[in-house]
Amino acid sequence: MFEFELLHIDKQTGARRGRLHTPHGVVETPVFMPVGTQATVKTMSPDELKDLGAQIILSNTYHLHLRPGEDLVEKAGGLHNFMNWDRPILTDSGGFQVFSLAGLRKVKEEGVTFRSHLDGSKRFLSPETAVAIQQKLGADIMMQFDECSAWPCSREQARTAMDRTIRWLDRCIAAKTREDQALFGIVQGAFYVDLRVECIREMAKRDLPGYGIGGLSVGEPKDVMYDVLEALCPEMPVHKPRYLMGVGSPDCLVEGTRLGIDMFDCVLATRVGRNGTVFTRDGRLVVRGASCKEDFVPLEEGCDCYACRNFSRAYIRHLLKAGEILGLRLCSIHNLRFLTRLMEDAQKAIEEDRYGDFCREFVRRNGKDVW
RNA sequence: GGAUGGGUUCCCGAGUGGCCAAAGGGAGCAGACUGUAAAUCUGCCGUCGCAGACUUCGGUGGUUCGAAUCCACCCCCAUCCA
Repeated sequence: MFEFELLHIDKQTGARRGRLHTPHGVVETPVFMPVGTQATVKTMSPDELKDLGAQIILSNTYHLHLRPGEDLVEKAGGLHNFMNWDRPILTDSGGFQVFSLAGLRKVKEEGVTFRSHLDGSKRFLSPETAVAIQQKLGADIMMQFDECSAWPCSREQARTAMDRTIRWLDRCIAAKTREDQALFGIVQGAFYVDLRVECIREMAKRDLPGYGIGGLSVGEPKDVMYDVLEALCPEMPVHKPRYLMGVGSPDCLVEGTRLGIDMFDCVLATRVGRNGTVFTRDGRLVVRGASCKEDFVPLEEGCDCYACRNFSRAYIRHLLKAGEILGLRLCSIHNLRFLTRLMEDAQKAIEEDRYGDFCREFVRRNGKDVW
């Protein structure tokens, strides 16, 4: 029911081309997964997501637990039915929310107690509850409940979070009862390469269907993240998908793929889009800025997205300035299409053993560290 | 013609003798954003600039050590009455 095929490894770089089989269809990798935290990719309809080539989307345990509640989603026939998305879905466990909603939380071995950001009510999440919620949501892939450490972070803190994440992984495995969902572990260990390696070696013993890499892109310099990936990826099971969590700037996708990552997700494309900035092959473009005022060309020349096929920068800038929702939607569509197309192009380059050239060309046009 | 209320920095709008280059909002400009508490947040926003200096609150002229604030006249605007 759930299977990862490793189709090809790029001879120039070792980048991977794969295919993920799930109950709701196939996902070609490397892949970028749009984020739909609250059972919707903000401003996007499912049809629009399909049109731009989204293969799989993310949703979130913590947010759906608070509102509308997993029982309601279950009554609706699961998340797929509820939001009318018939392609694969991955749900994050809420571990990251425990990290990012750090205000008043208490992490203990049993689980995490913290206050709802919606009404301040006391809440509890644990490996068992996170799995129970995710089983009611019914995504194709669920993530283990993990403890994400910050940047910077002492070795002791990193060690504690990592060890606990492994113990929590075992409790997630034990709590899981549904056979049609895949459970991914999440490698932690902060920026200590040996801890990361130790973590994946331990987790690999569980022979999980896939592995997330958590705790990266939390404020550290990119080179630090790349160093971790460079050391970690060779240690990861070859025939299992590798999911770099929360990373999704164009340059990070290209570099992450080169280092051996198969899956990415990120809010950046949609958030930045809503805030008036778009990705282009030549770097970022602040559409909201004055430079686009009389620019009657598409966001990105040659892009095949709905926004670029139909509207000019000047028009979209006008929509953004006027506070019109369509402006946010068009920028989101473009950015999601940009990343999707970037990965489609990467897949092709890997298949043709020219991914190294692909990376060089990308850097030449974008610059190394534009995002 | 009379009465009353007003004219403030791009706009709206606070400010009634010094703490005022002048609250607040809007607009504008710039920056940020990476498992979404984000259609959000931050900065700039009279001129030149390092301190600081200079110009400004309808106009002109006064009072005062000191005026956007007080006085006189004038010019506009709004409402009401003839």
